[in-house]
Amino acid sequence: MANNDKGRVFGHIPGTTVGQIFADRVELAKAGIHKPTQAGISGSAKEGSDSIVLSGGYEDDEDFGNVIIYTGAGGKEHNAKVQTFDQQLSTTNLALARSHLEGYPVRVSRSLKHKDPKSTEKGYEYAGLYKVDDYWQEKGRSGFYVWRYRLIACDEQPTQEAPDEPSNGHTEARRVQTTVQRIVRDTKIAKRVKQLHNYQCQVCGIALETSAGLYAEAAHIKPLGQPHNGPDVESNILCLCPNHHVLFDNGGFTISDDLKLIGIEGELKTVTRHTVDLAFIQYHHEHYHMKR
DNA sequence: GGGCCCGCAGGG
DNA sequence: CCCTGCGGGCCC
Repeated sequence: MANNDKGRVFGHIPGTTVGQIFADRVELAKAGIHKPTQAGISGSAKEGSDSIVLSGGYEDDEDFGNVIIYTGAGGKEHNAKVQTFDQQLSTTNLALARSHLEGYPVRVSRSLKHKDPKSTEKGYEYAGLYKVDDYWQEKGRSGFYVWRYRLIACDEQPTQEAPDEPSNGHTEARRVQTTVQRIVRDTKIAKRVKQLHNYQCQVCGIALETSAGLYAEAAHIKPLGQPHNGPDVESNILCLCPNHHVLFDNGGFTISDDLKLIGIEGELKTVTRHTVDLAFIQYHHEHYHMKR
């Protein structure tokens, strides 16, 4: 699946399977599932988080199997058990927030002891991919603020507590199967275009500032997929805010050969390192703007 | 079982 | 480069 410049891999690791058991954190790291040998969250503020581990080290965790309420890192003295100060939305906590914003799937592994407190076995089980459905801060049991993340399983996988929902046949299974692809909003190429524009909309110049960082959307000019079959290349992508993305995809405006906007005021904002292909612009103009 | 300290590998 | 972190082993 998608990976980025530094080689951080999002999604399943080839050669590993959901349910696979690893002897310890070093084995998890060697397999490429979770690289840090101690930290519970793998990731960086800019790239997002690709993996977490549940070890039972944080009292505010809640594990329902397919749904996990995970606690951010920090707020403790070195290797302490209890929170003694507020957690910050930085480093790995910010990475998980970024994964929510970008829709990245996060690998989840559980210590066997965490999966079943009665278990005397050691080791970690790879539980598959989850999406970061939401994140927020609240006071934990200690009385200090913690960051919390609701993770929802992408893969069909056995639950620990909740019984399976009544089956309604193959439609549900198909939905689950397609979830992983659907939640990832960006290809590597799309992300690069957004970075070139500093996440500023090429129409209005606004970059949305969220607590997880800047947000913009990559809009394909000649759409991907049948029957258009536009390519996923930089010259076929615009960096837009969500409002102008919707307008562009639905005929609210289009672009002329000299990059003037048609349908709304202004002209397309450009940067030197990113040029659009006029052929794609003409395709959009021809097929998506009301003729009169 | 709890405390302590030794770790490594990643991230800032 | 220094610092941190949902380990882990060892000692009592």
